[in-house]
Formats: sequence, C-alpha cells, structure tokens
Amino acid sequence: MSSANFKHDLFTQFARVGKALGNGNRLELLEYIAQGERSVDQLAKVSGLTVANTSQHLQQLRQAGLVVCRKQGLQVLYQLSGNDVIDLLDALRNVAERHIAEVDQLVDTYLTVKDELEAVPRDTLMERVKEGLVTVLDVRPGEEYEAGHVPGAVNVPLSELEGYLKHLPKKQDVVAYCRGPHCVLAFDAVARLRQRGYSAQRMEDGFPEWKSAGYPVDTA
Amino acid sequence: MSSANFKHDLFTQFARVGKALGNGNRLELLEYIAQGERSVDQLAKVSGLTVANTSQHLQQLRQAGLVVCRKQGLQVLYQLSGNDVIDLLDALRNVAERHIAEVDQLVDTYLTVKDELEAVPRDTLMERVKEGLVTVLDVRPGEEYEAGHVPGAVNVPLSELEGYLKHLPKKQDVVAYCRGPHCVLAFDAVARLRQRGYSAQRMEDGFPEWKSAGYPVDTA
DNA sequence: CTACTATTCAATAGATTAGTTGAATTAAAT
DNA sequence: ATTTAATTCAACTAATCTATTGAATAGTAG
Repeated sequence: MSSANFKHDLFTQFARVGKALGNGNRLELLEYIAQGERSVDQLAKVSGLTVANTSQHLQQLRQAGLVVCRKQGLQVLYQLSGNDVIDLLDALRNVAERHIAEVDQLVDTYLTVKDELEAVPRDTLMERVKEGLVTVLDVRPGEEYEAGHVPGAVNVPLSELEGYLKHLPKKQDVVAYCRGPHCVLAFDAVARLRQRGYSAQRMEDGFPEWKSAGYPVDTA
Repeated sequence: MSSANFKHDLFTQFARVGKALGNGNRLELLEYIAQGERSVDQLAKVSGLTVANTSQHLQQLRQAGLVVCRKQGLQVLYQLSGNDVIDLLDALRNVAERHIAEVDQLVDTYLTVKDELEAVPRDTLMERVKEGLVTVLDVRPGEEYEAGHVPGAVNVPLSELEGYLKHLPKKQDVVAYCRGPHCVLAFDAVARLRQRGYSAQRMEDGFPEWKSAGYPVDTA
C-alpha cells in the first residue's frame, strides 16, 4: 500500500519535470537560458512574452529543477541547473525529430532542400579551423557571443550578415552556428550565404552543445 | 512562412513530447512498456488504471511519438518507438533526481535509512551468491528472465512478490535487480521486502549492465 | 525619504486535460 | 450468423494551465 504510494509519488515528481517541458514557450526560454545566464527582462524580450508571463514560466522551470536563479542588484539571473538539462533537451529533440512526422515536415518545408543542409560535426570543424580552411560564423546576438563562443568564430548577427559579406572571399567555405540544433538563425544564415554563391554549412547542434561536449571556448 | 512562425511551430511540436511526459500515469506506463511489448489489458492491470483510461493515455503517448502499436488477434500491443525513448526517460530521471529535493526526500523517508539503499556491487554479489549467503531476485517479467539472467537468480515479477514471500525465510538476505540503474521495479521490491522485515538491497545497475560487464549469464 | 526599476504575486477568464461511464468497433470462436 | 472479448470512441464533470492585468515587493539612486 505505502509501496504503491511511494511509486505513485515518485512518478508524480518525475512528471513535474515533464510538465515543465510541455509548453513551447518554456522550451524556447530554456533554449535561450542554455546560452548562458539571462535576466527575466532579456528573456521576455527575445521570447516576445510579457515580463510577468515570462516570470511565471521561469518559476515553473525553477520548481521543476531545470533552472536556478540568483539575484544581482535589481536583476534576477537565471541559468540551467546543470549540463544534464542540456542532455535532456537533446534527448527530447531527438525523439521529436525521429518520431513526429510534423517536425520533419516543418523542417522540410522551411528549408527547401534538406540534404544540402547536412551539419558539420564538431571535431571535423575543429580540424578545418586549425588548418584555416574555413570561416566560422557565430550568428547569435553580440551579448551571447561575448559570453562565450567557438574559438576563431566571427560574430556576425543576422542583421549584419549582408554588410559582412562584402569582406568575405567567394571561394571561402563557411560554417555557421547559433544556439542549438534547431535555432533558426543558423538555417537562415546558411540559406542566405548559399544564395550568394558561398559554400555554406551549419555546425552540428549549437554553442551550448559545443560547450557541454568539452570543446574549448573563447570569451571576448 | 516567417521565421518566427517556424520557430514557434517547432517548439510547439517539441512540447507535445514534453506534455506526454507530464503525467505520472503515463510515465509509469512507459516504464512498463520499456520492459517489452505489452497489451492494453496488461498495462491497465499493472498500473491500476481503468482500461479506457489506459487506452487514452496510450494514444497520447503514441501521438507524441513515444510508443508504437500493432494489432495481434484480439489485442493491441504497444512498445517503445525506439531506444532514444529510453535515453529520454533516463535523462528525465537524472534531472529529477539531481535537482528536485522532493525526490531525494521521498527515497529518503520511504527507504528509512538511505545508506542501506546503497547498491550491492556486482563482484560482491557474485561472492555472496557462491557462498549461498543471499537470495537474488530478478523482478523483471518472465520473458526477459528467460532470455538471460544472473546465475542463481529467482524470477519473481513484482505482481508475484507477495505470494513468493511465503516461501522466503525471514532471516535471508535478499538482493533485487531489474532492467537498469533507474528502474523503479527494484526500488519497489526492496521497499516491500523491508516492510516485511527482510534485509533487502538492490543490485548495482541492472541486468544489461551485468551482462555487458562480462559477468556470467544463465538462460532458462 | 522619495522616486525608480526589475521582478514577483494575486486574481481572472478562457482553454486544455484527467478520469469516469457507457456505447461502438474489431477480430476470433462457436 | 451469433456470441464473446479486447480495445477504442464519445460525452461529460472536475481539475489544471495559459496569458493578461494590476498591485506588491525589493533593491538602487538621487
């Protein structure tokens, strides 16, 4: 009897984490927080939610043990509670990609040709960077780049991409990356670069995965 | 399609998987399905839900891409849609265990003394089995036991545990194991055994790890 | 002390979800 | 063809969740 209760309670606790993952806005917030520490205000801006709404979602994430926060002056800064959260998000994306037809369809219709989209593995990229064979573009906003980026990467937020292309030799291979495996920024950048005749690819996953896989990180 | 819509739709799709994980009953069903193919009827019995309710939860799991089903005669059999689902469940449990205080508390208060909960290492167990000092319980379903088990282990699925206890001397040390490091079956078994006054522990990890570590395996 | 800012709390309406019941399918056995 | 068993569907209530609003709190600066 109490054994059944124990089991039930335990599953209920596990379900709290699942529940927290059961809303698109919260997943988007997690994606941003995975880049590094962020204030409520920042998160509200990038997600397009109201501050109060953002705050409430953040508390749910906190109660589920997915994020932790600390107070610094006026602001409350949130960050992931650990790297295991990134693993969890990756596992979630994996399952969704492999088993939900609609995800494939979405990616398909948005990114016209899928097989050209093949991502460059991290270690391949490391080698090619060492040999100077490739330009790595970090297409995230400046603040995120400064908080940490792939060594040798150039920060070119999407809004500045057109201007930057003037300085980029046409024959240069380009690899772009952003927040994570499904961040649209990198898709967008690759699409535009190809339009201009560059040989562009996107990096496997994004910066959070790069970091949690133990690869070197530069800060500005 | 605008980039913002794409992003939003994508996160919404991912959230479907999260939602499916956001209910204790569904997590329990997944746990049982992870043991192998199961019919709706079986799942309803072991989870204690009504058949109709079980069926509804299963459809949600199916729509989220977590399980697949096939029809065989009168029955519909469900199984996990892939091994990545096991990874996802592991990641979920990991986060819950590491970051939710209540989980620790639960395990703590229910399994009175926590250090007694310490898992028994594989080689220690081997020795004690050889000396006949301990009864090893395999609490997995019969089919899995037959496919391979720890030498000398007795197959006692949880449902049959109460009945089996009549034949078990009170002073006997008992070690239980199941599918893997986080399988609740073993916890459950240990909890019930302790309630009855046995000196019960669980084995380190589970059978797959035992086997892959090169320890001997019996088949029925 | 007062004004200001960032965040959280509290109350609300509208949407979604869980679980129950009983009827409707589907496939096999008589 | 009829009966039987396993599963799903449909309708309903109670509970929970989302997003919005406006007020309350805590830290900072003048």
